[in-house]
Amino acid sequence: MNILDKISEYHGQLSKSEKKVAETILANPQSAIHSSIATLARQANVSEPTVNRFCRRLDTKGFPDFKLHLAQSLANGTPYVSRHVDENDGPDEYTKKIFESTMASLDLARQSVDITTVNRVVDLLTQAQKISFFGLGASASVAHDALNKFFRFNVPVVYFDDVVMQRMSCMNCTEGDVVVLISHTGRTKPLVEVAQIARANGATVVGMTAKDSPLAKECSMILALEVPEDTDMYMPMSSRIAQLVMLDILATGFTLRRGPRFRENLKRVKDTLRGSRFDK
Amino acid sequence: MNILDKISEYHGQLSKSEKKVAETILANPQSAIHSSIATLARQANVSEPTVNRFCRRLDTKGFPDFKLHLAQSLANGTPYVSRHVDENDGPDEYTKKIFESTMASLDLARQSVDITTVNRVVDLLTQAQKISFFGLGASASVAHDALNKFFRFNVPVVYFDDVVMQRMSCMNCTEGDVVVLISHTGRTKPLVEVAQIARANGATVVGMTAKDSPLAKECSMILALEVPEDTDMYMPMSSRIAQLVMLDILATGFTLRRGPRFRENLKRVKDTLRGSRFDK
DNA sequence: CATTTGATGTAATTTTACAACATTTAACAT
DNA sequence: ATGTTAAATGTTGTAAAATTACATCAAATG
Repeated sequence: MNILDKISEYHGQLSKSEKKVAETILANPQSAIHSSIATLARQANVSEPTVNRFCRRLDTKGFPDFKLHLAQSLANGTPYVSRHVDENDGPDEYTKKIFESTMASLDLARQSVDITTVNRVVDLLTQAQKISFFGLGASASVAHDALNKFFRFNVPVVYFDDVVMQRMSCMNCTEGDVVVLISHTGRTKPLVEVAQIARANGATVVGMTAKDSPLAKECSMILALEVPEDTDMYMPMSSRIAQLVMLDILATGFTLRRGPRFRENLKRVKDTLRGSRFDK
Repeated sequence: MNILDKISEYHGQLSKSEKKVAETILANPQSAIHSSIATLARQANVSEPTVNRFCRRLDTKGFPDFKLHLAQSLANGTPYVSRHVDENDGPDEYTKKIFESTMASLDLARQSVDITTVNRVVDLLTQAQKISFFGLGASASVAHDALNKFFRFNVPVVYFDDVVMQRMSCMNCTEGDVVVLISHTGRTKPLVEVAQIARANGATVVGMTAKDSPLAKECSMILALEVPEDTDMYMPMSSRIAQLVMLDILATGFTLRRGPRFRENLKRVKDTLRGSRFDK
């Protein structure tokens, strides 16, 4: 596990001086791995044992062990850390931070994905008579994107961002229909009701949402994505990106399942655009 | 650079005892990083200074520094690489690949971002009388998402995914209005026309698109994102994600520029949702 | 065969990390 | 407010670890 993330995660449990150590390390992790416990303590304005205690609190054997972990986190492969945007960050800083935390979130999401479920959902989708994508608020644009992907597959696809339309659409569901509901929290009341209606009419309901949420309980199947939401900004950010990547995966699985001839089809769909485009 | 490779590479230049050290480390690198110079020397049947000399020969500062390098080489050394999905990939493989290429694309995009432009666009947006987000096809859902972010800011925001509406909306533009046009290729004819109309009516047109594209030529300002599109799938995938992250950045810049009191506002917007949600 | 050069080990030195203890700070009840 | 307790932090000292300086040895060269 990435130590830098761990530092952020444990931040609440750290004491005042330990936080100073955390800040110093996060400010320049690269220099931290080349420092001795003494120099680091001096930089953070704390005593050496404090640094040591800090290391232990993060479940490492001591300072040298901590440096090893830190070095590994900094090595190629997991350089992306979720760092929160700060009040005084300039454009260069918040740009960097947002990119990096998005990548870090994707990394986490990747680890939390249950492949078996992905496979089963792809199965479902390929056999569906009709596929519906519904979401509300920020998740509406995710559903919108899903529409954009799946309509190319020559399957009946439905998308609404209007609850009333969603409910009506679900009333007309029949066995063989798949309804995909998107909601990060899974606590949006109207969407939970939509799930109930869809299931009552025989549709299979796939929830792209948090597990153990009210919405999850109403779904036939759950595609859970574990993403720490950036609540600082009061806006959904990373969660949405992870959902979109998940849709990419489902769409990819779909096309692979359909075989090479089907992909020829996709090419034709894309080629059709050419008429409305400037040449390269 | 990978130290393990370096050990093999330098093997010829090592002395007899140093080779013993090399063998011992290569035999079990994982244990080596947790050993002291003494234990390692004992295992290799050499003296401690020999181990130290061995470390120096590999251009490290000494034994601790060497351990750091070794640890980094051992940390899952697969940086995110854009690997294309293959015909015969199973769910686990394509899931992994899609996540990783998305992350790789974001990494590229991050490097290609021009901070100065970001800053200027944020400037523009904070001073705008009205902000419009337009896109077509896959980019429509990106614009949709932008609406979802910016309407929270208590600024007039407009979004349409219908060309006719977009054109009409642009006819009503005045000085001080900002129109953000989203298109990965920048070669969608109708959108280029929208740009022309908007500019003719005094709006500032920001293009989130490829530079040197027909659309870019009609824009007042370009937010270029370099993302290699995954053409295998005949679907926009990574490009769209990068655009969304860019919107997150703009939105974040916007809120930071507005100061802390403004962020209180955002909190209130979010709190309003509570009524339509199940409790936690 | 003497001499030099490089490799290796031994012993001393320095640096580093950590444990044990002392002091301060904060939190709480009285 | 005041004393009591527990947590946090710092101070001191020590053991371990790494590194240096130096001595010894082996091989190479003239």
